Amino acid sequence: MPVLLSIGEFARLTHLSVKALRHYDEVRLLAPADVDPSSGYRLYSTAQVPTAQLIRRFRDLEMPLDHIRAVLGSTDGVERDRLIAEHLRHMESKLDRTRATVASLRDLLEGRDSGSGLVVERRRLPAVPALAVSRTVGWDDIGGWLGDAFARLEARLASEDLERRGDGGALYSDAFFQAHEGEVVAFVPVAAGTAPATPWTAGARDRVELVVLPAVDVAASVHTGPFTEIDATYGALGTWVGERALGAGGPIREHYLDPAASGAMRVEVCWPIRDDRAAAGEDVRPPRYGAGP
Amino acid sequence: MPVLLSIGEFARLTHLSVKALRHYDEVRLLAPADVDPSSGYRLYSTAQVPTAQLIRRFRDLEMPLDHIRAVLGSTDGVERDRLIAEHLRHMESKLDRTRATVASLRDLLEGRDSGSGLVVERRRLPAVPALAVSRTVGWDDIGGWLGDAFARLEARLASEDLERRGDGGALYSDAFFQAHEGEVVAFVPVAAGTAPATPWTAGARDRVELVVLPAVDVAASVHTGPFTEIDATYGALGTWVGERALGAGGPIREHYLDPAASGAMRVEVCWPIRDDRAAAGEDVRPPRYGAGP
DNA sequence: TTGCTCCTCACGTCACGTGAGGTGGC
DNA sequence: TTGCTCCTCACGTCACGTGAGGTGGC
Repeated sequence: MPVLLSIGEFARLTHLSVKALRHYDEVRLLAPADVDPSSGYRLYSTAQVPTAQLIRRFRDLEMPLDHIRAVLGSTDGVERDRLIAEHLRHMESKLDRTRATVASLRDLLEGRDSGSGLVVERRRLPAVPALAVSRTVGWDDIGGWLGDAFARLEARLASEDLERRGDGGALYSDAFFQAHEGEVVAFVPVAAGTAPATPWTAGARDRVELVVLPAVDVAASVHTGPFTEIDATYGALGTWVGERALGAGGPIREHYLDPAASGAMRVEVCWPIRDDRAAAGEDVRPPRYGAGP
Repeated sequence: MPVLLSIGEFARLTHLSVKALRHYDEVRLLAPADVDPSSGYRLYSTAQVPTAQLIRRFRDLEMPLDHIRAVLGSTDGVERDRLIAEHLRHMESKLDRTRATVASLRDLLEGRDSGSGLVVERRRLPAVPALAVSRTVGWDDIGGWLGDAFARLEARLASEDLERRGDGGALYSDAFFQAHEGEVVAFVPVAAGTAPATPWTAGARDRVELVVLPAVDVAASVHTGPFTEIDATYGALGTWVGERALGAGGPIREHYLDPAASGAMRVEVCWPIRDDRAAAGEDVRPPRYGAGP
């Protein structure tokens, strides 16, 4: 037979602090079973203990209160399990990333320098016809979005019987780095002639399209190793470009080199630089990305 | 040769957002190498890239900005490595706890109920002479503090040649559960006669002392399994006590049963309850803890 | 009567993010 | 001249924690 407990007693049973319990009441996550009308005292039922403990577990896993409310409120058991499983996957991938960061820090501390062997290649990327998807993406969502995007691109390649010409890649707008949210374009090069003559224009969001990526001069360097350490290559390559005063505007381009060729994921980072004609005084604007008509 | 970059460029090189960089400037964690006096533009040196990337790695590991500032500012290399190693240990133990929580949630979801086999024993704990240490402890520090405390108690047992009488344990004040910070007493029972006749009094903080823990009636239940899941036992035991209207004031007591006896860590949770005399109408106050003179 | 538990504001914390409104150089 | 990048407030967010000041029942 359930019985009513004071907030302090309920805190002892559930290991939730009194302050947290009041907060959960305020945001309508866990309201007390009853409130004394004269004193305003919150009264919790022993029947609420399991719910409170579930909340505590979820909070231990840093699940946001909104998400917990959704889980607790979902009458559909299937939907509920899906939400929880999704969060567990999220936590597990976070564990992996943390482990990788710890390892890379250990390397750093023990003097294993990964950036010293930097090889920079300067070259002109020609205009390339490609199948592409574009979208405003948040920093933390980039991994998931790229996975989705390439799956969609592959599906379209197959369904339209298009011929692939080289490794896939992505374009990252300045805003993506500067505000940690911005336009990203995932692309797969295709055979010439299959794409229209019109160059890339922004506007069509999140739709697979045939486009032509503009030609651009770049300084390029290949990153090998975990994705979380790609900032080392960015730092080294950006420093290389900066110290030679070669910087130009426009998105940074990454090429995802076929893992089959080397056994491990390798990423070629392409940093836009001025071209020779610009150095000769010609008026050559850097390629603009996402400017629209 | 280092060169100066705008904040936006520096953001691209370091993968820190512009907002974060301005924040780090404001809190004096990473000031730009120079500031244009007329425009106020921040100018960062390429020589600052490694520091910025180190900050990013530490933030990925959720190291607080104050802690990072201490690490970067410590001229003493040994001290610096110690601070970093400490944080890595911290992260690794957090990883372990998260893994355990994920596992326990999976169990919960798959219907493995750990609380159903609850056995509650009602009994009177006699007054017990003990060697004890007491302190105000925060919720997240409890594991570390208990480890320290028992090490100190063991050392004193050895140095004073005292005879141990049973498993160690701890007393947890109401405040510890309700505000997640409060008085905790770690103790090891010793042979009668070695302790003074005076009962426990608060006041002496963080010092090993001989005391007498007062007698108390309790409902007790043994928790087996990871420490992070002990809330299940608290919930079940507290519900048991609540539904029988047996609740009494005073600290909760845990006994850490000798692992040698069963192979795994087991914790006996003792919940104070009214004794029989109270039920018979006698005026018996619940034992008070930390009341002082 | 004193202590204790509980109550409600109101504000603080941490590490930024979100606009608003404005300036300077190409 | 237009756009772009940068600037400074001021306020918002998330999940509580920290007091201040006060009430009700034993």
